[in-house]
Amino acid sequence: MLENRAGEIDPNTESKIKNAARRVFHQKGFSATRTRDIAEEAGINLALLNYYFRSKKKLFEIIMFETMFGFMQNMLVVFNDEKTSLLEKTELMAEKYTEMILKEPQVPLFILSELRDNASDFLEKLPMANIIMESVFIKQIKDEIAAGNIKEINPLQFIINLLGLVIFPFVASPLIYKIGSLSTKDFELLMQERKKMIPIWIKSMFYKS
Amino acid sequence: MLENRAGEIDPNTESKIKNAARRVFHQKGFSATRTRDIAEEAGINLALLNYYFRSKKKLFEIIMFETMFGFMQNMLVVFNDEKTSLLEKTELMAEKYTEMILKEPQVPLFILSELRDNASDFLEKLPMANIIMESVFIKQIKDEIAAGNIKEINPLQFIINLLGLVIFPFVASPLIYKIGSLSTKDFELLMQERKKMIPIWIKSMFYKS
DNA sequence: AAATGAATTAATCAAATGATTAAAACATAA
DNA sequence: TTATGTTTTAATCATTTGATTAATTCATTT
Repeated sequence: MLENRAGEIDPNTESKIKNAARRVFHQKGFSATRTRDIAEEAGINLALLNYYFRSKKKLFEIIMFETMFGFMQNMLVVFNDEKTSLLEKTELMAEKYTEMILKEPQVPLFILSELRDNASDFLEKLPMANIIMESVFIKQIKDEIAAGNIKEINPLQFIINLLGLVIFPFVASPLIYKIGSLSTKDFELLMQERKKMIPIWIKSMFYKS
Repeated sequence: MLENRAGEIDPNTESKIKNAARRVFHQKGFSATRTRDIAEEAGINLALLNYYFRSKKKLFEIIMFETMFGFMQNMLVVFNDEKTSLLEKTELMAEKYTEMILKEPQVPLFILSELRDNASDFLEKLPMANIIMESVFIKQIKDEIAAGNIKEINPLQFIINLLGLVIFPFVASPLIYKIGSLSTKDFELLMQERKKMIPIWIKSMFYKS
């Protein structure tokens, strides 16, 4: 049986194209991706891409939306859990997000670089602003500040630091590989260490000692 | 007198093209940039781009190299100052880098997204690895660990966190604007606050209390 | 087996895009 | 002013690229 580059076992043509498109778009971004790249990666005739998805842009929008949605979902679930404490949430975020990104390390840079152009207003289509700033997570930060357990700070700084500590090394990975002369395994171990350390770092940063 | 889009007062044609190319490449990246975009931005005839710079790729390599060099230079100067302490270096980094990036906020994402492809091995051409890991900065981290002032940690984690705290909000700015419903002024104030806080956060993270 | 609609292919199209050319405009030196 | 080399322009080229078409193959139903 013929396999495409991902070694998929006979998904239907539409799925093959979508999966190939996801891989290529994630790797190279919209502008650097040629529809012929996707067709080759999927092992299908070029015309089938348009047959199933109308256009490169439409296909991209599907991939972009699914990618962003998957990326946000994890965060929102953790942020809105009524049962976990603020520190537990930072632990869950560091844990889950690191694991998720390790499986597809190119996704954060893909999302951020595509958002730069912002042409298609993807952020408008996802209800981001309200949902995050009105989350249990933000409420808990404010409560801890009010209770005197956390230093006075804009909750947005808390979020930026948490996301930054988790996401930044992946976005800057070529730089970090180079600076540290790292192998793939080295890098992964470094991220595993961060998974444990980030909650501790966050605690040190924001909590009164 | 005719002005181009940047309102430059009559620099020579070569400079006009280079400056326009810098703006457009920084904004859209290599692949999404059309040579006609640059020509229009510079207010010159398309053929002049090839006359002065041979090709889009050659022009891009000049811009990429200059941009990366400018970005690294600041860091290396601070990192290798024999006179400043480790904490003073974090203060200088937060201060200088934030100010630098605020002037051209799109540069970090430009560099990181272009490094992703890595086709041209820009990192090989800049002597990164040795120079950073053998800097005074790294030496001071090791010394502080040996002296028992800093918790046991891979110095690379120190660098990742420092760079991440400074750079990440700019790389993720569309997201942060949205999450916080920020105006440009709001965002700038937030970064000003970070400029002050980052050294304190770093100290809290790594120094024994 | 024949008929019908869906899926696939090779060939082709039109627009976009990087680059070149030949002529014109301009500046400078003799 | 004329001659010479440089800069600029409009037009054009060749290739790339997203998309379409018409024909063929395949699968399903009758």
